[in-house]
Amino acid sequence: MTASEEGRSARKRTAIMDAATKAFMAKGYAGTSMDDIAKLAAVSKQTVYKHFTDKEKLFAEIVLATTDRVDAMVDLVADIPADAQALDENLTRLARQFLTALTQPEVLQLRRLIIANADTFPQLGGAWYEQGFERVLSTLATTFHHLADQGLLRIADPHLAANHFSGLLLWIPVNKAMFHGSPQHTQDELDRFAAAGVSAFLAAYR
Amino acid sequence: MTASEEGRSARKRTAIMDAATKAFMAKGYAGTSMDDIAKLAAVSKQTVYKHFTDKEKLFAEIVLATTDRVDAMVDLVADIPADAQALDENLTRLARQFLTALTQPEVLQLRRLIIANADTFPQLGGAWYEQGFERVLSTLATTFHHLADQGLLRIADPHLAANHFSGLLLWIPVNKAMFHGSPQHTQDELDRFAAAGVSAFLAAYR
DNA sequence: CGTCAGTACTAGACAGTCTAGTTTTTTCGT
DNA sequence: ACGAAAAAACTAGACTGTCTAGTACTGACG
Repeated sequence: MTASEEGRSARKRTAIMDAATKAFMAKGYAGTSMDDIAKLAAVSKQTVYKHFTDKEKLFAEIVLATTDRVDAMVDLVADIPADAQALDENLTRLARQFLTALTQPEVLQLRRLIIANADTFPQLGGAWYEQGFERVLSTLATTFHHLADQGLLRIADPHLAANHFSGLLLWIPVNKAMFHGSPQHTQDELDRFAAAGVSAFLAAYR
Repeated sequence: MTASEEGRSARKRTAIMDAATKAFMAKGYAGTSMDDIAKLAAVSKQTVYKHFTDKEKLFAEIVLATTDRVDAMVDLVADIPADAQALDENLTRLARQFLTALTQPEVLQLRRLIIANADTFPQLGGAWYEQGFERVLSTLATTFHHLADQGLLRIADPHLAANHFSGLLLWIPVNKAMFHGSPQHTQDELDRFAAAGVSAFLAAYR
């Protein structure tokens, strides 16, 4: 095993994870068979079962693996320049990135996948909410707290303000996307959502 | 067929619809078998297939039937007294009812059911969104428009204001409920969400 | 005689196991 | 360091048991 290459076993494992992620996202938990995954990963079924004891375990693992990708989002909301002049502009930029990220097809598919199976895997939905959703919200709340300290915002409860910020932005576009198969949002529409949401937020919290 | 009693065939039909609704809500589309439905409706499987050509058709029908129940919600938001003194109070009452209605277990189950199958039945999710969701929102927008005309609110785009109102209220509690199996919201929590949401809304739009 | 319950049946899918033979990785004596 | 042998991982596909959509038949009931 060199530095640039993993061992065969590890390679197969990631191939299976990738294939399973793609398959589950596209066809749901029940709609995906272990044979599908094995075929898509170009791996024998036996190998799948060597790495993951059963379908449920495999599913849990691929879902939890996606929480890593939240890091980028956390970084995004971790810091906003304390510039009173450009507050509007800075928040709007954040809002745009927020909206764009959350209306990506893969993100929406993942949301649907988890929600669809929240009954069957309650602990999984809970974990994803805590580690994905709530983590971003807490970071945003801290950021708002700083801005409030510096007198740029008037915020009693930063966590609540973070809730309101995301609610103003996301409720409509995310819902629309959840119920329709595909996103169907132009960048232009998203920008308008961002501008309107930020404007309402600042009216309430500046 | 008397006035108080439907024909036997129609009675069977509604029994099947009720049973299918209950079963699909509880166990999802894939998790519910036609035998389950027949047994729960106390009807033979043949009779199920007499009324509904196949499983997909049955599913589509029970989902679309639930859009009728939105009427109550439409009535709820259709009118708000134009009383400047009590605007806060009236909006808060509306918000409370909104939140309570949308965090009912059956409503959440239905949401999950439709979202889970939005890929498989895209037209169904779309129809439900249009006839359920969007209808309430439009009514609320009209109500806001009236309030704006009477000088109680300062609203440029009533539809956007309705979006913001519901986003402020619902984003967090509905999301939490979607990802966790059960609601887990006390009435007290909901009341606090309602108060905070209305307060932010009025700060932005009064 | 038509409608229905009950039940048996067809045909196919799918999770998970098993076998037999191949390839890769690790171990270890020299 | 080297190469053989042991160990581990892998492939391909058959196989079991179970489940399910949808069909067909039978006998009872009104």
